[in-house]
Amino acid sequence: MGSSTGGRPPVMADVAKAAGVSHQTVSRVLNDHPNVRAETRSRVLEAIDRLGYRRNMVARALVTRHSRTLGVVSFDTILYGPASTVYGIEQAARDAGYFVSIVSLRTIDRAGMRDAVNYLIEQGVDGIVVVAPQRSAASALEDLSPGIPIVAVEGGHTGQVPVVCVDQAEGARLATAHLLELGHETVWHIGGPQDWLEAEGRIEGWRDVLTAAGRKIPDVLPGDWSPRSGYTAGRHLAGMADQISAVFVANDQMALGVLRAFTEEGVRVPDQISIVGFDDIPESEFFSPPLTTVRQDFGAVGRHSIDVLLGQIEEGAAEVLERFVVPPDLVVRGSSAPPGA
Amino acid sequence: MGSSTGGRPPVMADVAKAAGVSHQTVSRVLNDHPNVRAETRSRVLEAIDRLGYRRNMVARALVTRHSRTLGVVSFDTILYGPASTVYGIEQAARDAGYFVSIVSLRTIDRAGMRDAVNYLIEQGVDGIVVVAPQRSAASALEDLSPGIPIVAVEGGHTGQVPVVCVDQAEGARLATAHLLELGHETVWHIGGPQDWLEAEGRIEGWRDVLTAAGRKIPDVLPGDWSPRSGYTAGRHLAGMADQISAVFVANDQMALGVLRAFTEEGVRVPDQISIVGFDDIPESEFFSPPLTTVRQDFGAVGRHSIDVLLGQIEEGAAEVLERFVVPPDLVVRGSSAPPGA
DNA sequence: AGTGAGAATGTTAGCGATAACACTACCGAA
DNA sequence: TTCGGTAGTGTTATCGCTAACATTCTCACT
Repeated sequence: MGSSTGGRPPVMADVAKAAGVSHQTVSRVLNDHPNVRAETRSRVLEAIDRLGYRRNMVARALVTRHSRTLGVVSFDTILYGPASTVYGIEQAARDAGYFVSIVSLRTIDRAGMRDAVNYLIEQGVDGIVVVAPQRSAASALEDLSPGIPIVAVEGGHTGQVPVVCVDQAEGARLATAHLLELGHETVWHIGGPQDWLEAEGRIEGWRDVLTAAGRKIPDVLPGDWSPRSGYTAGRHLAGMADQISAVFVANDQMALGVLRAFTEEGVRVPDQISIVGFDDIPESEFFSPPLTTVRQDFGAVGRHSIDVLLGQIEEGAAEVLERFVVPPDLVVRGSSAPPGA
Repeated sequence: MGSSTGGRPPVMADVAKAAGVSHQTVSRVLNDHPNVRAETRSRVLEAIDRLGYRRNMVARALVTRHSRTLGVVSFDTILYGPASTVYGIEQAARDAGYFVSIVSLRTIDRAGMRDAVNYLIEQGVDGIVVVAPQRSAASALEDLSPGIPIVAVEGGHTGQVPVVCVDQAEGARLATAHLLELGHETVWHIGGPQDWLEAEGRIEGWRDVLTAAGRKIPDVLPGDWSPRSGYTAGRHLAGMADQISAVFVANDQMALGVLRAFTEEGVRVPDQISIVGFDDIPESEFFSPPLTTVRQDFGAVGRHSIDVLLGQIEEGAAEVLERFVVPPDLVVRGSSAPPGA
């Protein structure tokens, strides 16, 4: 390591000298340029190996003006949904030969979003994926003119930025329709936090189906994705269990809280009340009873968002303001059944 | 945007010209150099604002030889533990004025680890945190001479690299001792995957306590962290429920699977069998019954790992081969009780 | 042998910032 | 007045790489 470079990490010029060629030839070998004699190439590779040379991508990025790095702005990366989405993005980016730099916002506000995006641009990323499930985050994107390609995941249709998302309303329709088909008179709903677009979409789909079927539309019970908020809502519903036969809960964690509350209150699921969740977290299959839920394909979301972003970066596609929608799936398990079963 | 710079994003020289100073003075303003007249500073800031100038950190990193970016190598970032750890690292790094670049390994092997570390070094990161909970990952670090500061999280004590981790054995001791104190004759254990150091540590602590108390040590039942593997083990245990009164499960997800299996088989928890988990995932409190478990402070792990890393980077601390251990906490809930309660 | 095309290699000029040093202006002390 | 110190600013070199152009070498073909 560093032999004959005076302790300092070797640079391209050191390799060039060691191999008896010019630094440009070393660069050509590294970049798979065709016009290099096989013998020269192997001599260079041998020198690289011998010196333990590593290319300085910072210098490279300075002159090529791209870094093959994508920025990701995220929020609440411990929740199953965002974590899975970020993971999907990271894998898709890597498959495409890009790496990712991540900024996790602690709070969603215009200033935080602007700082995060600016930071990533200063770092020289080639494009940015914003995982912006809140309305405020999505709108913070609007008055940002980043000057580089950007794509929003799970964000609203702002008209400024292409969006990739799961069809939340469709998932809610599947869940609600499933319960109506089982014979339930109507379906109650425990919603997610106000500001979240996903929560909105799920309310919308649920309401659509009830409206179309001409059923009574109960008030939405408030929740914040946490099991505790589901528990609280569940206690409330248990108190009026005789008027309720089916609940669509906006995510699986809250559904767990509801199950817990029902268990405590002696409300039997699905005999007295059916429950359907959303997300299909790995735990759902092992709830008691196993949870009927709506699965989101986060891997597909990640792949699509990278596709859209690279489309802008590499083809310089002229502002393709698209909206990619990934369909959800209903997974039927033991928590839903015909009423009074 | 880009006014008078010909469509191209403005560089420092453009700002200098606009403000009627040299580019060096602009640099001084940006770096809070003291010897700049207040009037000059505000003129420069005004020009920066007017042109929409953003500093090019790539060029800056080239000459300063540091990027204020840390690399993180991780694995299985959807699991609650790794996700929380990575989140903790990211927040701690940001508080210290650093940003993070993340590589999520799909599989743990020597080559993958080497590539990830090499990539991050090429990108010019100032240091690397490796979240390496497997034995194979930890050992892959050994024959790596990265030439830059590095710290392992949840990794083994390789002797090459400082390590920050939660005291797994202690957590297991707390769990096992808790069950013995309740009066159980002995405690069964469902373990994590073979290769994981955390799984090993938990087995060690569990065995320690049983040995010290002179109790029979049952065979470890195999698991892989997934609820399903817990379910499988749970079915097995349910078949011999009359010989068993307490089970320590290596993580909460598997404990959920065990609960499910017991529910199906009519084994009552905690009346017939007590269960203790590990991790304290947000769901545990709402299992039926709520799960007694061991809480890990992932935020503290993240903060400590950044402290250790920055210690090496900024003080150039001469290879402080330390081992920081974060203590776990026992959280007692409804799944554990005296035998035959 | 002479020629020209193309392959293989070398030389020079940046990329956009900071470091190091040079210079000017101004101050108070000798 | 003259000098030295320092605050404020400018000039030049440099980080390690690639782009663009220049040069040499090979070889087929006239």
